[in-house]
Amino acid sequence: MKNIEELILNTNIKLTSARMAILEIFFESSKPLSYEDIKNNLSMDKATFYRNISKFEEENIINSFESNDKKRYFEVKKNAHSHFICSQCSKIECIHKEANIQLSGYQIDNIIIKGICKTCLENK
Amino acid sequence: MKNIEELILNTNIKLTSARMAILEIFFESSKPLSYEDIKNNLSMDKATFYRNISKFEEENIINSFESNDKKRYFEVKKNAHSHFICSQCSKIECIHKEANIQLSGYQIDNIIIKGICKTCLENK
DNA sequence: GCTTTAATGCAACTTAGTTGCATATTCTTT
DNA sequence: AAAGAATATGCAACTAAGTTGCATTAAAGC
Repeated sequence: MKNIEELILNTNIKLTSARMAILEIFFESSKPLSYEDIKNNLSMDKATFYRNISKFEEENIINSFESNDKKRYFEVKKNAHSHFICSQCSKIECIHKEANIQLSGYQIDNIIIKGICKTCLENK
Repeated sequence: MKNIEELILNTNIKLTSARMAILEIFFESSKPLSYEDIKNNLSMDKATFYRNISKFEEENIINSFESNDKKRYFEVKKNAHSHFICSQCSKIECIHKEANIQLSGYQIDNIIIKGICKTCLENK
């Protein structure tokens, strides 16, 4: 996957196979993933994973947020969109509707909506 | 503070001094607080605090969300509003502007906007 | 006031994420 | 292409917010 290589080369961090592996997984995923979600697909140590995630965030390649299962979820910054987190089942859904929030002077990277999802509401 | 007592009596949990103490603090605060923030003002054990917070959430008295300092922040559900979390300085700001997000079939309890705050952007 | 039921304190535990350090890999310079 | 500087990696030990089990205490119903 050529774009990933270029993505890293555009920054001042080194191109390593660990970084390629992490970004490939996130590029192919349609939803945010935690370390737990993908650790079996990774051959690196978790320290390497988390250190690289930090680098990616500094370089603005990746977004992260904490869910209510006490884990951090990561996502490649491609098409901007919001996230819904269900407080009951902890499922995370990507919301591709335009969110109309303007804060002048602020940079908005991610909008997280907490509440109760359709499925959980229906099963009450 | 009479409202707090009534708030608890409207539920099916018992009225205890620990619960009163927790709710008083959150009622008087204008911003979300973590356990760390208020532990010095509380005489109860942290287990009691967290167990009561869980009850309050079940009873829909309190909202919570996780910030990027790895802590959970709590707030009494009074006037609904959004929160801005700065990824750089981790400061949490209450946003009282109307957020225009509609998700039919979903219950929305809290909107968290992640990004970089005014102050951090100006000091770059 | 007595009984049932739920709440509390304490201490031990859990677990996602972090850190120090020795080694390995990448990138640059000649 | 080899050497050298700079950064990345793996391992193991650590951190800290939050949780759990259990014996004791306090609240609510009768």
